[in-house]
Amino acid sequence: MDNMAINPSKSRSHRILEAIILSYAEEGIPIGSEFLCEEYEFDVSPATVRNVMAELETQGLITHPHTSAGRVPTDMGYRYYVDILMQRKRLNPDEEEQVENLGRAKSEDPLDVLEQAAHALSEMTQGAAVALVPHLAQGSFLSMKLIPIGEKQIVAVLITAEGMVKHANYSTDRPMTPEDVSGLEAFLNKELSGMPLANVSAYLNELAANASGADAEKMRHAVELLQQGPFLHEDATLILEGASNVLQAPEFRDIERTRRLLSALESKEELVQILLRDLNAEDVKLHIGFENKGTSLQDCTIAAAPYRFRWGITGAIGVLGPTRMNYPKVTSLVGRMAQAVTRAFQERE
Amino acid sequence: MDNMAINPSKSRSHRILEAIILSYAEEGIPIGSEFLCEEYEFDVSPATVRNVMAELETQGLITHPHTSAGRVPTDMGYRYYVDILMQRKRLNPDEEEQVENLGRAKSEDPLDVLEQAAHALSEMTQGAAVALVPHLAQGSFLSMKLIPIGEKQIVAVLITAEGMVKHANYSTDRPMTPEDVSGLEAFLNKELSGMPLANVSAYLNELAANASGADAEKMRHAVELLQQGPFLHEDATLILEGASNVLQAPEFRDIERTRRLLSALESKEELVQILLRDLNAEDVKLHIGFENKGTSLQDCTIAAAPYRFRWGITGAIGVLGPTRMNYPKVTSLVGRMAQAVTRAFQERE
DNA sequence: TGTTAGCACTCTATTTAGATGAGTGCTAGG
DNA sequence: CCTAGCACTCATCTAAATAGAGTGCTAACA
Repeated sequence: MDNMAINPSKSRSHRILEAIILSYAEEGIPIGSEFLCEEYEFDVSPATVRNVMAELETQGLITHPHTSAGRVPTDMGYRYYVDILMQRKRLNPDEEEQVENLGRAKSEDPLDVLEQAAHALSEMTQGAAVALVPHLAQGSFLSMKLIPIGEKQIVAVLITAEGMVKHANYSTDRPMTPEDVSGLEAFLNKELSGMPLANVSAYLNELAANASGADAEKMRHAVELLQQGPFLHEDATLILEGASNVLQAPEFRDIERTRRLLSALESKEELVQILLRDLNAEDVKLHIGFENKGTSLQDCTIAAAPYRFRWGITGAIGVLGPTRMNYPKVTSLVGRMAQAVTRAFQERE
Repeated sequence: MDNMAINPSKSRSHRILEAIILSYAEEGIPIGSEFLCEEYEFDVSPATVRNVMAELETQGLITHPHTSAGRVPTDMGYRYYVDILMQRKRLNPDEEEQVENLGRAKSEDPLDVLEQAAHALSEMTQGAAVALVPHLAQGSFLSMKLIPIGEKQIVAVLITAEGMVKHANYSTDRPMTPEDVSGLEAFLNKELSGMPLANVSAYLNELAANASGADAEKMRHAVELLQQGPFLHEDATLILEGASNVLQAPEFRDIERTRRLLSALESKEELVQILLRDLNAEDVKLHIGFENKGTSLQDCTIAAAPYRFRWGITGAIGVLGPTRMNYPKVTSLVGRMAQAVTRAFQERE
């Protein structure tokens, strides 16, 4: 408990707002004036605190559930707090270690690294951790291997210059000889080598328009394989760890609300949308309750930060929890973890 | 409601047990004698039904939550029912269509097929659907491609004869030339082609023991790549769809129990253990409540059936729900879906 | 011997009323 | 500007009363 540590240079009303937010995060019940005076050293009486509270309420930063209850921050209050007042929490040695551990991960697989990071985040914050996996289409074509596993079946493996890998089955309408297949492979590697995947589609279409004879057949396969396969239009993949943690929060006693939340987490779509918007952020971005309006996430806050994979490729990692989360702690953990992930990828470049 | 359809050839006590089980699945509250007489045509008075109930209770097939409550099946009662009395439900046209749809799936990817099947199952049963992905180590070596993406980084792609694909990054301690890499690739493909993956480890160790000179170096890489990579000791992967569905059941009003269940579903381990045991089953296998004792799944029933992938390779697909689930429906859906999955894979062989 | 109407009994769930107490807003005085 | 004092509000807790569902038993009946 470092309640007394609230920065004394801040104005009194700021200190009181901060105290309410921190206490509410910890207690989960509305915070009264007397409680604040006991826990923090404001050197004023509860009555004075009440006056300040009344003022904060007219500013829309806190509310009452009912007349005789303590105060609760509004979503606007949280927004004000994180923008103006919040200072990130220093990690304690234990957290420090968990974050640093990521660098020493044995696994080479980006997915493993992200899963590990998400797992650690969810444990440390008692929230659900999410991570957006780097998107294949951001990369550029390094090489494609085609391995026939039958007369009409091919396994296609695409590797990007950044080391991302994706494979898919491709079945042709007519049998292809091994020579056909290796011809197609050579063709693809010759034409597309080094090209950003984002441009491949347009380029192939252009080529196809001008092709004729035996080339036309080859082109048809190339276009089908790449455009219909999962290589260029891959769905964003999201890692989700510790979703059951959010059920511990008392605000999720309401089963029906909880079910909606979990169902949104399962479908992943809304989350992906939010995280995609953060790919270009500078630092940790907070999506607080009402800012997620219209989604099933409006009772939650998502703290997310972008990480760099390799070259220009980015992803995002973050934590989802009740709006009442511990902002200084979650924000700094997410920020540090995003850095650690970036570093883990850079080291292997 | 086809309550009256209960097979009249069964003994009265059997018919009453069945009626209790079906009604309880639907209502979710203890079932009284009067209710049964109204809903089913037993042609006896509630008093007689009560006498039969008392008998069923001494047999341990049903219980009372308390004196003045109706009856609830015991787990033993469910076991007795599914073994002796149950007849699978005929699918209605809608379900029939959903199951058949799987055959017409466009995707070639086994994962997609399973995900689609699981999704359909979870929708139709309002439970959580699970699917165990075919295990790489069951297959045999078809071909391995090594693609260098830097001086000390290799992407290794293993394809099995059955068309399963797995890739991993491999980083070497010293730089390797493209020739080194293609030499290693040729070596692996020559030595291991056609070999069951289960035998690869022992075979490589044997080779390594006798290798010397330049071969020894190659062997070291081969062993490291295969043994430390995810190719031979891959964790079982589990698909989970519709976990939030189980929250609809009133027995999961209790948040704490629900949290434990979801956390067990997240970790997937207990589920994998259960499904692995069903790989050799003949047909749908039911794991009812108390039979999952010691796990967090003891309030649930898992209905699972094996499917065949290609050649001898198997997996399992199933549904998890409250013990009170609709057994005839779930059992037949799971059975039919496992067949449909098998067929979907066979068609592409 | 099996069936059933009748009835006392039990126990949960619901309702009602009252007491408790946390926390506020306001006022008046320092 | 601060604060002690106090009336007021309203959720929460407690206890008691009530209602009702469903049983088990008994005695009569076919």
